[in-house]
Amino acid sequence: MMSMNSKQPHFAMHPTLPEHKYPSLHSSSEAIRRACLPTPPLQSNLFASLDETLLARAEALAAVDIAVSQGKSHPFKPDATYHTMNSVPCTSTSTVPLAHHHHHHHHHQALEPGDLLDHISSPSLALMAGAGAASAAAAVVGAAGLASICDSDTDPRELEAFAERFKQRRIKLGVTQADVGSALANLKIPGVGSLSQSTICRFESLTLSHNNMIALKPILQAWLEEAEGAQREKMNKPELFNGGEKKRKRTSIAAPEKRSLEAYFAVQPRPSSEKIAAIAEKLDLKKNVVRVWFCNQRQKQKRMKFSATY
DNA sequence: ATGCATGAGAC
DNA sequence: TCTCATGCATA
Repeated sequence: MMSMNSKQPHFAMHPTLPEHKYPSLHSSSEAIRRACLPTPPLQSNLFASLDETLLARAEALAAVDIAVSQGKSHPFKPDATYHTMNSVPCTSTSTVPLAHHHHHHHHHQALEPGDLLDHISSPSLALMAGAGAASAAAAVVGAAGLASICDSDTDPRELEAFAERFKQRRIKLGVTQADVGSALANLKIPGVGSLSQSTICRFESLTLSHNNMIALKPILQAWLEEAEGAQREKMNKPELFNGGEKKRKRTSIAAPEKRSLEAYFAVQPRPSSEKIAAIAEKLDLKKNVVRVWFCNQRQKQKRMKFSATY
């Protein structure tokens, strides 16, 4: 009632105006930028004691980094956090992810058995090996459950192909991303509400985590089939009743600050709270803004398009 | 299409 | 506190 605007109607979110524009041409310009990412120049621990010297160093690095042209090495793959995470039977529609507000958000993020390949032929073995004896029981359960592990569902290739088909068919239906998002609620799939234009867009452009892609695929596929089956339907017209909800304001970090942040990130992707505070002060940004920036940056690294080691 | 933000759940 | 899935706001 003072700080955050936490509102979120129980549901009934309206599509924010359909925009019929699909610039499928330059949609990857930004992507390319990210692809040529931060080649960590120095991985040493000079970040141990963050002082002005270091900060200055990082900033200098930023300048150098961009000056040298961003086409040096190639993005490293910090971790492959996926493949076989839920180990759901191929036929079953993986664990429904959605339900944005409360309730089951039963996804777990810590599943890094420690592999470096996108997907190996024997996921179960990898899981066991990485998990260790501690989760032997779990492994057993897992083994039973993944008796029918279908790699085709987690195959990046397959996801990419589906995403593309999806987009094309969606456009053919004359439906916008926002339309799809709101239409999902009409599917009445337990636990599945509507999604935003952003999410649909990210699905189509593979700018979601691998796990997220896998979770969304069956849902979007269901919608697609439904929509094509009844290619006469329309969308819903949610009433927008909004009294005095506080509008969220998006902070805009200026280019110079952003460059500095990128430099820091290259040196230390996970700065401590203290370091974040120091950086924030240095750049004259709110500490929380800096913290969130780092979080988002880490997330980006994990998006399908650039994290998968095809 | 994408940047910054929120919030639930894991640790 | 972090990760992850998502979304509002905006370029």
